[in-house]
Order: sequence, then C-alpha cells, then structure tokens
Amino acid sequence: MPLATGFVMPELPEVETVLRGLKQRVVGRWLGAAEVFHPQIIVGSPDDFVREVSGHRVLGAWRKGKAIALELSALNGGDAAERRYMLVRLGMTGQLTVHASAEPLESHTHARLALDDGREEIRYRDARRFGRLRCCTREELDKVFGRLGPDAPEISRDEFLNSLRGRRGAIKSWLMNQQMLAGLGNIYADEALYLARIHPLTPAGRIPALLAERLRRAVKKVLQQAVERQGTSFRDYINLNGEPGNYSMRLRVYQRTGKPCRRCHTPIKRVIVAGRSSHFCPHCQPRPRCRR
DNA sequence: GCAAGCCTGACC
DNA sequence: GGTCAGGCTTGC
Repeated sequence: MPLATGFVMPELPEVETVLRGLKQRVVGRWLGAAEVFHPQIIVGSPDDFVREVSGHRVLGAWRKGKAIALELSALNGGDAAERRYMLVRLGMTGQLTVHASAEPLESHTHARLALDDGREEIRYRDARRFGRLRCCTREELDKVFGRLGPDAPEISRDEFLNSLRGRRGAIKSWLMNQQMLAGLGNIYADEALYLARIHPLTPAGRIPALLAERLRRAVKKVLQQAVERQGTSFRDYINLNGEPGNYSMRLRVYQRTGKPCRRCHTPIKRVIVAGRSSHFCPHCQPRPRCRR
C-alpha cells in the first residue's frame, strides 16, 4: 500500500494475515515469561496480564473484525471457567511478530512473550500505541466480540439490509461503524463505495435495496482482493530492508485526491465525513438528489 | 498539521 | 438510542 508512513495499516486483510501467521507459528505452543515495557498498551494491570498469560498453552486463534483472540489453556486441570483469552487489537500501527529472542528489540517494542523453551518469542510493536493487549475471561471476550457486528466478508444480504434500515447518518460512517459491520477501516470503506458507485455522504437508510446489495458485494470483493494481496505485501514487509513500493495494492480512490478516476478520468475529490477524510469520484459517485 | 481506530461523553 | 466531536499518539 503506498502509504506515506511506510506502515501496513491493519484493517481486516492485515489482521487476517496476522491470524494465519499465529495459527502456523503460535497455536499449540506454551507461553513462558512475559515482559511489558509500556503499560499503556495493556488493558488493566500489566502485572496481572503477565501473570495470567504466562505458563499457558495457546489452544487456538480467532478473529472477529479487526480483533484477534488467542485461546489459552486453563490452569487447575482444565476447568473451562478458568480459561483465559488474550485479546489483541492492533490499532493503527500495531504489529505482532515471532522473533528469535536473541535478536535485538526493535524500536517501539512494548511487550514480549516467550514461547516454549524461550528461544523464540512473540513481540508486540506499536509506534503510535493505539493498539491494546488484554487478558480476559470467556465472558469478557464474548462481550467484546458481541459488540461487533457481523464480520464484513460474512454478512448476509438480509443482515446488511436490515442493519441499514432507518439509519440517517452517512453511509461512510456506517461502513466504518464496527457495531454495524466489523472489519472495514477508512481505506476499504472508500474503495468499496467507489466500486458500488455510492457517494460517501448518502444517508445509509436511503440506499435502495439493489444499490445496497451492490455495496455489500463491493465490500466483499475489496476485502477478498486485499486479503490476497496483503498476503504478498506482508511477506514482503517481513523481508524488506527499507525497500519501498511493496504495498502495491491498486487503490482506486484512497489518497488519490486530484488524480484522475481510473474509470472516467474526473479528478478524485476529498471530503470530511465524521472527522475522517473520504475520497470519491464526483462523476461516478454522484451526490444523492435529495440532500440532507 | 495531518493520518488512523477506538473509546468516551455530550447532544438531540 | 443515534450521531458526532474530541482525545490519544508519532512520523512524515
């Protein structure tokens, strides 16, 4: 992705990639000693966090929207009520990686978790510290996941339509509202609206069913393409040595203000919707006729 | 100064 | 209850 920051912005495709990595390299292994270097990234007490995750085996890894949960083995002979989950939210610049413990810590590494015999470890890096790690019970995890709407690639036609009904806010805000639809961030919301040819300020509840279905399919398509491409760019990212141009997803509107629309060559415009910049083609995505 | 995700709190 | 503004944070 051609981002000025040089970071991979973790939206659903990156989170999915991280999840797949966790399943390959972490699930089944034991968590040993843990260290937290910056207490702010831990929800609750860092001491409790360290105590609660250490000495457990990772039984599974799950995702809903942009949230990841690692299921940890229970102490006390496997009593399920004692089971804990490690919840990971990458925020804007969070990275979860597996490293040889002997490698020097990179800048902005805020936590490390030893694996098995301690030769390898999980590291959490986050320059802007918007991300959070949390150790919680099943009940707390269900609460967090329960607040999220259906995972964006999974949402059904009816769920999508029912959820739009009666919403007066802009469709762009609706797409980014994790309680409605889990997984979309600013980039893919703009891209999906462009594909569906819908203006970002269109009131969500006024989108006719046919258009809404086009939007739902656009969301799926954009995410699916990105999951495929992020898989590549993520590996490149791991291997890269300051090498630019790896994030080569073909963005259609995001951060292309003033550049020609790939369909009709009209310059892409930018408006602020709910405090976030939104990029769209004024010709392909005309403003809805009845404004409000 | 701007970009982002997520949470909180104010407003109708 | 829905909607939106503000704050957090740092590298460009």
